[in-house]
Amino acid sequence: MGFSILWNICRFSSRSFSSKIMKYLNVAEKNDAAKGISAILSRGASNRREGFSQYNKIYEFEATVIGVKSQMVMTSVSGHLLNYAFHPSFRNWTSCNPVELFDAPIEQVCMEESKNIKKTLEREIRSCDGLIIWTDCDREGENIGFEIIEVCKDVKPNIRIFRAKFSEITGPSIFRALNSLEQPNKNVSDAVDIRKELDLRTGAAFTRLQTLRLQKVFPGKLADKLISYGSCQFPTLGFVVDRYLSIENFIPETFWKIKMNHKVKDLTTEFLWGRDRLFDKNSCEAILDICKESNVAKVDSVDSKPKSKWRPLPLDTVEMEKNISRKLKINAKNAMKIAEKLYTQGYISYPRTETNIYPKELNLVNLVEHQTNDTNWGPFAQRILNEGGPTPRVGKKSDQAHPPIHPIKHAPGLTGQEKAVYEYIVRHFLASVHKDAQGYETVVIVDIADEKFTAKGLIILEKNYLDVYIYEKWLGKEINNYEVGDTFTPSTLDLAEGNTSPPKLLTEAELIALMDKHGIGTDATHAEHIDTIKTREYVGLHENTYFVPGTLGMGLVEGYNNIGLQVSLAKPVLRAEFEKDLKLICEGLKDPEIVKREQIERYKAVFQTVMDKILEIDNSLANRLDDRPVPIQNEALTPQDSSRPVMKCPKCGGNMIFKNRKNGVGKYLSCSRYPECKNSGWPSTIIDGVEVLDEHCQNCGPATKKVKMKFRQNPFVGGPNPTILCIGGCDMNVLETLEIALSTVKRSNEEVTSTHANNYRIHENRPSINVNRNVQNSQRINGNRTPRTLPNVMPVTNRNNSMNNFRNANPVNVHGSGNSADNIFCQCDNPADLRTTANGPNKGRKYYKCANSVCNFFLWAPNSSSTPSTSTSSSNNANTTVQCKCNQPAKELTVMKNNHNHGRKFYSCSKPQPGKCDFFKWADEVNENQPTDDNGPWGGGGGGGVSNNWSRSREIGKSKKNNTNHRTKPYQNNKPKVKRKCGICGEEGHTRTRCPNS
DNA sequence: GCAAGGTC
Repeated sequence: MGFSILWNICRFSSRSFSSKIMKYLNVAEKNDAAKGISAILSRGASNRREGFSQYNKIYEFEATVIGVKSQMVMTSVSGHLLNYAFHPSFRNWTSCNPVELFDAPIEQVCMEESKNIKKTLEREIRSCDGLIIWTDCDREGENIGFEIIEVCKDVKPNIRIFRAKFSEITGPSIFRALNSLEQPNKNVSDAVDIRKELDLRTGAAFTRLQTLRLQKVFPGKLADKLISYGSCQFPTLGFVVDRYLSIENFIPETFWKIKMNHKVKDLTTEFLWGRDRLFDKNSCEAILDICKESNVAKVDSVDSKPKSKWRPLPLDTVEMEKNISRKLKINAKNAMKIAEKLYTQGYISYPRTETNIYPKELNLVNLVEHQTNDTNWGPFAQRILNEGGPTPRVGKKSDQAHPPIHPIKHAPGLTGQEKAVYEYIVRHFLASVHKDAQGYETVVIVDIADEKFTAKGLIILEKNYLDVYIYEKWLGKEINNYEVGDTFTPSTLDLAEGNTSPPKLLTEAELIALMDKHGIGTDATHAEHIDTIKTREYVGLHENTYFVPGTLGMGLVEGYNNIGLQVSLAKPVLRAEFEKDLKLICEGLKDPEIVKREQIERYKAVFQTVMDKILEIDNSLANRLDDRPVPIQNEALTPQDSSRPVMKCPKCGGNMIFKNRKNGVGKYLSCSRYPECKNSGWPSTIIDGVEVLDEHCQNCGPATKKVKMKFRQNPFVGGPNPTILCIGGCDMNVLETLEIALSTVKRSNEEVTSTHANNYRIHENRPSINVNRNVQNSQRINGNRTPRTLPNVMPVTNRNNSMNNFRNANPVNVHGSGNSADNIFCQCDNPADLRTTANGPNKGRKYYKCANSVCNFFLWAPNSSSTPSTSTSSSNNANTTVQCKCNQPAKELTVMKNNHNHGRKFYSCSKPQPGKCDFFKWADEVNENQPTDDNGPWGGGGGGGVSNNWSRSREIGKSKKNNTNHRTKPYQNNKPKVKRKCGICGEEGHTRTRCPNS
């Protein structure tokens, strides 16, 4: 060929797998495996230096791909690269109503442990023209393949993609795959995507609901419990509960049978009655009487034939877990952990397999030979070879990827449980490739008065595999010699009474078998699900062997059962039906989107039913936990009511919702699209609860809902608590009291008021005036704004009384001349530059900007024509008219406390203590309450658009920060307002949050 | 803090 194509073969699952493929390819193409391996180690070391996992190696070699001799690069992944996660704004447990998780946006994120693998793929694919996926040929493997494709296509969108399909990891299989490359199967991958999404949504929604609610309903017993739900763990719990209930509800019945023995010398042959047993004593007695009357048994038949006890099938994961649990008393979770370790040490093959057929290419002789030196089973291994073995038994299952579990090499140095597990795997392997045990069975049937009785004898002829497989017994049974036609008198012919007995509690082996049968979990995850329900204390172990439901598990399952769902969450049915749909997607017979929608709706409907009847779960748990449930109002239980959208986000169009503060105390208003949109409002008062009502605000429109708020200390003194109000901006008093900036809740061009004054700092005698949380947030939100999108704002500054002016929004002349910036400071706290717009619709217009272009500060300079020319000091000219409650001239004072009112002037009784009255009034409000004409307090009434609406709104709302932007639509609020009083000093004009006396 | 799946 005239050119070579650089391919990238990716094998994904395990190190040994890629080494193996590498080995086969290398041997075939170069016939020089040793050299290839050496090169691999060299690259591996290099990767380690770069911080990559040693398993994330790069292999380079030549191979022929679609008829072209190509340079190949090979690397591996390790399971899924990506994982679904909720959008960050839904990750906090109290960020939303759990039911929203069925529709909440989700995204794919690269797991931390996979980041280096992803980097390797991104790096290597750059030099490649094609990509061959070598992941396991099962559903998950196909999905992992698409994750790799996604990562690689992000770097190289036009990369050619192929899929290697193989039935086992052997040389011929690998070459067959390489010579018949296919395309990855999107249907199969889609099915897994839906499985992943549904598991995430249902798991998170139900887990949050259960945990958040039950912790509160049973604070004494469940306060610190994580009460999880999962589509696998709950059916697993269901199996345990079902068995327990069948025992609990079991009613024993008495039965009777006829017992017949025949003793010759010292040997007693036991005969079993053909009818086994009867539940009617009289009938049984009647038959016995007839038999006794005859009292002679005649031999009807004697059948003797060889009988085998089959050697075990090649070992798959489920069998291994069951047997190790049963025979070695090591639980499945530990067994898997140990097997994993043995695998990574190279002692055994991959322990997660569904295959019970040895691949033809697997060199069984070699594997047996490895064991011949062992002191315990070495002789047996040799015997296999001597007797023409190995002769493997053949099962019916194959996962198309991994062989049955088998030992790779002899491991004499192991101890403890590792030794026991390894020994089991070796003995199972040797047994599976030897011979069935051979015996000789004799079945004798005798007749007494037309009643048949049977005896069975067994002689063990060859134990064969049983010699090594010490976990099974096959006992012979000796009986007397009988010939057809013989007669004898029974030694015993009696009535025996017995009772039916309940089933036993489930063992782990039985539980795994049930999970396997019903398709709950995979071979790799059965043990984990069992472990989960133990960790959650849903179940416990009786005598370290039998699973018994705990009170929590029992109460939960009974609660769900009592809700009357069509299909209980604790049954495997929902999952099984989902599986059916997934199969149809894989086969291309169902649209994945339709299945997803249907399944999500199905689970969502179940969720809503559970919510409606949640008291059933409370009651069941109360009964099982023997605890009194704390009555919980549905509204107060979960954050669903506070997490409903209050209004549309004015910045991005998302939803504004209330969230809990991180410290757990109080709430704040946030855009649901955080972190993309950082719009937020931080009420200064502690809000213990918010319920977003269905009722919308008549003033703000249908998208803005009224809210019922419960305050820790009601800032609306004298008002109800909880209280219903609108925070959509129609009532400035509400926003002001809660310290929510208007711009947080309303688009700036909708209202006359704006908080953009908060976007900059005004320098005065002190370094800067207060910048509260709103200011900071506002700065962040508007950080990237461009001049074009910013509304007009009017800077306010007054060196002599800047606080009052700022609070009063009294505009002060800031001309577009060189020294104007003296009083305008950017977010870096440096004097801002005054500049002129060069282009666009605002050409010629002046604005302020960070002089050093460090921060994003931006502010239009006021037009001289529209800017009032003089400053009005609000307080100084009014003080002489203010009288206190003693009818004395009040004294003007300045807030010295270092809070947001620092520097603000107010009036107080001029008398010294004691004798001083409790009169209090802000100086600026005295001024404000003076009769004003339509020109407002600005006096100019020129082109600035300062209207009486604005002044009135300030009179009502006392806006102290939202002081500008009066060129936009005026704030309208003609509703009569009640004057609020301070909760501390009782005076009007300020709230407790700003009380100078606090 | 949540699932189940992959995996070293």
